[in-house]
Amino acid sequence: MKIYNTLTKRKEEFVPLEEGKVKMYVCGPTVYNFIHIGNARPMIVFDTVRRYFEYKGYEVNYVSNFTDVDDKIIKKAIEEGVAAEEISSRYIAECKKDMEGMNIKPATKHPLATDEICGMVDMIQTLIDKGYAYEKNGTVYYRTRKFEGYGKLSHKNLDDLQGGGRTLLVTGEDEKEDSLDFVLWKPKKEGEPAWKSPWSEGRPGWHIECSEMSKKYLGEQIDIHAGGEDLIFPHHENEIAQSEAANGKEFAKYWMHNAFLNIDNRKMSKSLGNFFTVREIGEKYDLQVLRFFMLSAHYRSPLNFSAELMESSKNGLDRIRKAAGNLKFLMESARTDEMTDGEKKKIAGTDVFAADFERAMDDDFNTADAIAAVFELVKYINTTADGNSSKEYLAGLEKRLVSLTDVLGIIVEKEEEILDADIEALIEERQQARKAKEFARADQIRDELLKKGIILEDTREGVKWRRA
RNA sequence: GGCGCAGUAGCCAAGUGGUAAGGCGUGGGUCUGCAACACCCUGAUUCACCGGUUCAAAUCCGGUCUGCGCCUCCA
Repeated sequence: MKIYNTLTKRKEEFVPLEEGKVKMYVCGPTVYNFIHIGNARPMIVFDTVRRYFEYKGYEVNYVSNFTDVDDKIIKKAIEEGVAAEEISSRYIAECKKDMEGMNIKPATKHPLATDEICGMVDMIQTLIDKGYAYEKNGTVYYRTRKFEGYGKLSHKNLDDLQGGGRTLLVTGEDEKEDSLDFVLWKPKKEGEPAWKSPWSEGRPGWHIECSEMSKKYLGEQIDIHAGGEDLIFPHHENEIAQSEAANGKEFAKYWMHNAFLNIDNRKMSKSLGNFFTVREIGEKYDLQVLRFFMLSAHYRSPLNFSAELMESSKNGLDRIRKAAGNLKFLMESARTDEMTDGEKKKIAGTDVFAADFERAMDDDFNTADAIAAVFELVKYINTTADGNSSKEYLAGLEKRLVSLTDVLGIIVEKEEEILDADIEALIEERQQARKAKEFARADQIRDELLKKGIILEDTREGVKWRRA
């Protein structure tokens, strides 16, 4: 299995630190509002990465944090006149609902930054003790130039960073030893949530949170650290500086970064007015469509979002679901004797699609290509399954399809649904009308049901229905 | 200014040295009472442009144009 590693800028064969196990950390959202569809991309992408590792038999320890102390949370809390904690816990709950809608598995552990302050304080102390950090007036800074590897992830050199010519001097900036130094601990301002520390009552800097949570739940060395590409610098660069200086060993072996989701080829932002929350999209579409859409391109390519593309994704996803629905429908009346020799051969013929799927996923999680393999399987299903197929054969096809779509987190099997008795009666009445060649009445019933969101399809094996 | 990414059919999107996957859409056909589903056919002599390397280039090299991102909180 090959993974593109931001650290080395090339695809590398994945070798786990521990046989059969994957330790992975994904930077989670800051919870000050509903998550937006840009937040959703890494969630979906790395959930799919996790699912593929599991499909391959790895045991995955997947940790993803919620940043629940931050300027934006505090600002929102002041606006609403409530405690910061109320804001963060509200949006964590909402985020989890959205994740469920997108079929994102809960992480093995979702740590909250505010639960881990003690560990962060310890880590900061270690950095001070080792000479990598210093305190000035209650603020603790990281001595960036002291860490030799600084810039190795973002491939920047320190002098370029310094020569940027922008106005760096915000409040307190002049007390830094060097303009590149970043904050590990800052004293509280009036009314802000704060924790005790040897330096001041205050709160941790953003970067130290992930270093600590990763260490606590996964250990000093992990296999994969992931997040959006915007986190490469400075967030992940700083995490490396902190963790490696404090722990004395390489932090993460593989660094994975997803590209951005754009709207009309522009970065999504509130000021441009092209900002969508997952919740808003969920009102218009099944969030499975959003998931399918996100996986239709490679995770390292920018992806453009538009209503038209969602429509296209919806139709594509429906094609897969209809194939699965058709198998279910055929199974209801299929003969129960064993597979014929021909069917056994045909089932074996689906191996190639699984192989193609795996080849695509093995190549740095090429979900676009993997989806192509799923479509090939769908065509195979549509051309080989019919009213003469044995139940065993149909079940075999279904199993194969589900095993692949599960990796993508796409749910193709609809729940067993029982129609209202009066709808059942209408369908039956329509059948009688058709038999009697009263087609006007039959079509009238079909239109009526369509208005209720039920689409009827007449097949040789009987009437099939599905929800629009 | 520094660093980096991208440009493949109407739209989306794989493919990164061996002669252009897949999906959506369009048009035609088969099936059907009709419709829907499904299936078959329909699509780039060509991969932004110009040069170069090679038996062979969408793929490698150089240049040009265009779009975008990071360098500052940001998925």
